[in-house]
Order: sequence, then structure tokens, then C-alpha cells
Amino acid sequence: MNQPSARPVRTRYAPSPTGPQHIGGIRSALFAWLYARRHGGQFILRIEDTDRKRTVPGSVEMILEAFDWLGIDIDEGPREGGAFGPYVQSERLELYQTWAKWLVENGCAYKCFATAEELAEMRKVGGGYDRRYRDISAAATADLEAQGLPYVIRFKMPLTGVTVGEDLIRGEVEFANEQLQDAVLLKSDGYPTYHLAHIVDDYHMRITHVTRAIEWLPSFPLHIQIWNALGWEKPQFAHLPVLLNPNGKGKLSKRKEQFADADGKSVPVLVHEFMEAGYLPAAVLNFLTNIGWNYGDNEEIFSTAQAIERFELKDVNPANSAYPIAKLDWLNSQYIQRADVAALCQLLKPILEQAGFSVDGARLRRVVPLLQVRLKSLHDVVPMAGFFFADWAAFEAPSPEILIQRKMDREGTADILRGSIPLLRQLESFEAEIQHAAMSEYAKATGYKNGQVFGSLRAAVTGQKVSPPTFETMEVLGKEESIRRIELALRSLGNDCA
RNA sequence: GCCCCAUUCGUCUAGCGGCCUAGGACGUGGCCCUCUCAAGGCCAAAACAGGAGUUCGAGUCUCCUAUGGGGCACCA
Repeated sequence: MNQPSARPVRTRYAPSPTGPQHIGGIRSALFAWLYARRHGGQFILRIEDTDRKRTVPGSVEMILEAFDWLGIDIDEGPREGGAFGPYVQSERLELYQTWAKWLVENGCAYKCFATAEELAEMRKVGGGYDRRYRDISAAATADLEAQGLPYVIRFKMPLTGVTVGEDLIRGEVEFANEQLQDAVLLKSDGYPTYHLAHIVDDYHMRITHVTRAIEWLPSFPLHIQIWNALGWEKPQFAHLPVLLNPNGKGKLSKRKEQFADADGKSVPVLVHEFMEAGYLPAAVLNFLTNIGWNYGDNEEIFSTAQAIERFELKDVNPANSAYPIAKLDWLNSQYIQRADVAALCQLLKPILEQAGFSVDGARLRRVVPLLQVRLKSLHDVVPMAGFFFADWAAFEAPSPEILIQRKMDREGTADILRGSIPLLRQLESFEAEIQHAAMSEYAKATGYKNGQVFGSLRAAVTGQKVSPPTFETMEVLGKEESIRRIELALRSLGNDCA
């Protein structure tokens, strides 16, 4: 058992800056962060940019934007700084080179001069790198080096025996050492590979719990051997399950067009897509935390603070999960329902403005409560309630197709609208409940059904077949505007009649 | 090909040898409520991958098979 001495918990998320932040990476980061917060430790962001070919400028900014949006706060990182920086690997090259050299000098690693062609040949034959430079003499190595030949530094993996790894999530995992290759630690360009870099950094940054995706499990024994060769106290390890595509086939990819749902809505996988799709960060966090881990008590909805009270890496489910995206829509609507009106106003206002409406704050405040149970996404505000914010003076009478309800005709609709005007006008209060009472009575008196009366008014006043409740809507519009619109509707019907 | 990991309703999950005639949630269907759309309430269908063991007793432990995921780069 690898039982590190008690040290303050420090976890990290160490992405490669290769583009927009993927939700799978965020989930791994989230688990590391929750664990750190659970144990009063620190959460570190480290950028692993040792592959110069894959580095995409601007990636770090996108990563930080994702974390900020979700409220996952970082204690140490390239932006935050910290006592163990720099937090970008390309700025730590010397460190890796020092330790690579140390490993060579101590007989744990060696210089390998194999060319790309040689390697390709070996691969073709099968079995991978044949360790041809592992045991050549010091003199021969010196000679090759003197010729100026490029070389890499490879780790001397034990040829026999087994390496046992202790994983927090699944317990002991055994590997036959002969299965492992002599991995490259330092590339010929002087940059380290992941294998060397992450260990050197995790050690120097005092990481106590290494969390990473399950695809790293096969190289776990390699890492254990490197830690041992370096003589450093190992952290604990947790290999996290990953998100699979919604159909359970393959790792969740960015090519998600094929997973468009029935409405043709594509599945969001990049953090900025969640932002743009109108999801609340708290809902996204709740959603992610509930995959591969659960709060317990049959509670599906819980805050991040609650999760922090209970989160443990050992409770993480070891199996990968299909991406249960449909649940996010439900969670999001639940969060919108429970959201604070003022906060919701703040989120909705820019969306309405972007749709071309100019938003009156006071009016928005009155409309939002009508919308809370109806919005799945923040963007639903536009089709549902955009009419509240359009220029009222420019309101155009709805077409008869909109005005005439199912099982209603032109005459009846006109009849209802015409009769409602004086009744509405005489109301002393235009509160929804008062209107409701008056119009119910009107329906009863005329023999129409409530739905026919209310529905006709809705269409007249909103120009839509679907809207928030009619009288709440008219209350916001006000008596004058409501009646004006009903008259407009009447004209629309009448003109067509003639 | 070799190695590793995993496997409970369609999906996310609870379950850590008897509390399981397997619980919750999403989704689906039905009913109720209802001025539309929602929300809400109630109900229903729906799972321990298969086979051997171990045990008085297995969803829970072991092994095999199957299936799924992943690894075998001078990528992470």
C-alpha cells in the first residue's frame, strides 16, 4: 500500500492547450476540484504544452473562461500564480532536462539514437521498440553523441516482474512489466513527454492526488516505476471514467452532429456551447456531478456546496457513462424555476437585446415570473415572451389563422372579442384575477367555453397561439394596450369578412 | 494481435452477502389539474450480460465467456 504521509490535499487539472474546452475535461477537473474543496486543499491548473505541434494559441484563455463561467475557482495556475510555478510546462524545460539527466546518470534511463525510419521498421515487424540502445556501452553512446546525432532519453522499464498500482476508484491493478515499453522521457527537441513532465511537476507542485482519465491506466505502471526511480513519495491516483457518446459508442467526441436529437438540436460538448445554448452554470455543474457520482438520499438536484460536503474519489463509479444529455434540459428548467427573479432578469436581458428587442427592466421583472416554469433554455424567452418587448406602437394585428381557435369560426371569434371590450374597459382593476373573474362570467353568459374566450383574447393580444397565461399577460400590457390590440384583431377579422 | 478497465431499467444511477417481490431520476405512455404552452400530482411499462463456482444464502465474492471502453507514439 502506498500511504503518503499526511499532507495538505492538492489536486490539479492539467490540460493540453489544444483548443476549446471540452465538457469531458471539465468533468475530470470538476472531480479534482470537488475533492480539493472537500478536504480544504488546493486546486491547481497546469498547462501541458509539451507538444509544440498541437498547441493552439488562445486555448488557455478559453479554458479559463470555462472555469470562470462554471465557478470552479483555481488556487494556483498561469493566471493566478502561486508558489510552485511556473504553471506552464514549456516554461519548465530545464527542470525536466535536469531530472532526465539525473535518471540517465543513475542508470534508470538511457540515450536512444534510433531514427524515425528505424522505429517505423520495428513497428512493422511488431513488438515496438526493441531496446537496441538500452545496453550499449558508455563509450559507444559518447561516440554517437559526439557525432552530433539526435537522441531521445528512454526509461529503463524493468523487464520482468509485475507492478501493482493502487487506484482509489478500483483498488489494486496489476501489470506485467514485460508488457511495457521503454518509454521516451525526453524528446530529441529537448521537450519532455507527458510521462516525465507530469511526474516532475506533480512532485514539485506537491500534488497529493492525481486524477486523470482512464485512458492513462495502461501507463500507470510506467509512471509508478518512474516515481520509484526518482525516489519520490508517490501521490495517490484515481483514474476517472470518461463520458461516452450518447449512444454509448466511443468516447464523447466533438463531432456530435450525428447525435442531434429529435428536434434536430445538436448536443453541446464544448463549454462555450453550453453558454450559448442558454444553460445555467449551476445546472451544468449539477448535471456533471451526477454522472459517475451521486449525492445520495435519492437527491437529483443539489448544489455544488452540498456536493463538496460529500464528495470522495473512492465513491466515483468506475464505469464509463453514456452522455445523458436529456437530463440537462430537465435540470436546467428546474434551475430556472428556482432561480431568483432579479438574477434571471440579468441573464435574460442580453438575450432579448441580442434578438433585437429593447428591454425595459421593470417590465422584464414583471414578465419573468410568468416565464419561470416555461423555459427550458434561457433562449426560450424570445419566442415565448419577445412580444412584450417589441415596439408596442408597431404591433400588427394577427392574421385570422392565428386568431381563430380550434373549433371556432370567424364570426364567433369576432363575437367574443367584440363583447369583451366594454367588459374589460369598465374594470376598475386590471389585475389578472379580476379579469379572469369577469371573463369567466362573460363566457358563462354567452355560452362559450372559458378556453374559447381566453384563447381568442390570447391570440388577439399576443399574436401567438402559445404564451404565458392570458390575463397575466394583459395585466402587463395594461388595459389600454390590451383593448387596443383586441380592436386591432377585430379589424383583422372584419376586413377579411368583408 | 497483446495488455488493462468496465458491465443493474432506453439513459444516469442506488445497492458495498440476508433490509431486493432490486430503490430514485431523466425519458416514454396513461390519468388528474388546466385558458394555450409549461409546471405540478398520481399511475404504468422498463434492469442485476451469460455460464460455472464459493456460501445456509449472491445484484453484491471468485473464475470463464460475451459485450463495451481504452492502451500498445519523439500526443497528451
